[in-house]
Amino acid sequence: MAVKLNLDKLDFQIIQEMMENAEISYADLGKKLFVSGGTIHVRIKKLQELGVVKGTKLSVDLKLLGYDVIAFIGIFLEKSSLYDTVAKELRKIPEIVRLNYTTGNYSMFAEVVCKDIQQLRYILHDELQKIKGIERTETLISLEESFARNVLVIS
Amino acid sequence: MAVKLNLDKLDFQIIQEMMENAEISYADLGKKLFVSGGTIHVRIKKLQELGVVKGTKLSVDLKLLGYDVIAFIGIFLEKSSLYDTVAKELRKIPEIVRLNYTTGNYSMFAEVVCKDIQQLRYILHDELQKIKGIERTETLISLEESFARNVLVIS
DNA sequence: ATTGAAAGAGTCTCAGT
DNA sequence: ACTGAGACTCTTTCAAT
Repeated sequence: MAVKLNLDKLDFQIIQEMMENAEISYADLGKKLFVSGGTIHVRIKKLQELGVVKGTKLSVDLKLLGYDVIAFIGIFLEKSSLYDTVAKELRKIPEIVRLNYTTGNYSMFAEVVCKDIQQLRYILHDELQKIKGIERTETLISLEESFARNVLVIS
Repeated sequence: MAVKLNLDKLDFQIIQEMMENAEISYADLGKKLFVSGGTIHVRIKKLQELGVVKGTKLSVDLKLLGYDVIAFIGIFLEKSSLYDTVAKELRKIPEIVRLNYTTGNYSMFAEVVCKDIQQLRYILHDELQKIKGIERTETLISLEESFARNVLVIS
């Protein structure tokens, strides 16, 4: 349940703009949104205090860094009560960048970023097989990312 | 295939640090990595020119903004040649934040961020049903995100 | 709540090493 | 290739509205 935050259109505009580009200066963002740089500063400070804004992250080109393979792994557990212990083991594999506990076809759903198919194979056959509680897995290898973008927070 | 970039340990350390926190000053990051702020500056400029660093993005708390539901949608296509036209239609749905063309169980795999289960139902039953070429879909609703983190680029 | 201006902090350039 | 210092830009604070 979202707490009542009382954000207005300007707050959402700032969030939307900076989700895409957090480097823009307050003065420039103010110009774009027709307020002063000081107002942008006040709003961002408020959003940070509210916990809505958590920080900024560098956006990198993973392919250029040699991470050519993105895959998703659907995980079937022997018992769903094993969730926490399996999650703890999966966290130890650095190539697993995200793990969700899900309803539907799988019990858990993981995203993996790795250098090549050989490394993916190693993770699937050697690392995952060792973890007690995993019944079986299904792998989806991403052949292409059609798009990746931020959610639209402006009505 | 990754082009030969000739990045050294310091480059990777800078990337690793700033993937998590891009707000740190060059002086502070320099202290942490035992070089001058000027050196950090030179390296980041180089990484930007190489295209490895693409920019910085605001990190926000989606739950606080009222986006309580994250789901994954596996999509089966009638014919895999319909990929581009279906992708084009899916891009028009702003709640779909990511779309991958995949091998494995599904033809395409989407991630959705929405306000509540009612909105998810609307997307699944009204918006996706209208798109020609989708045979059927399978939905995984995230009950909990165990973790989400950046890939480890340091050897 | 917004603004503009002053103070403080960070970035960027460059000459020296 | 790294450093430190100066010039420049941006952030932050604050008094006025």
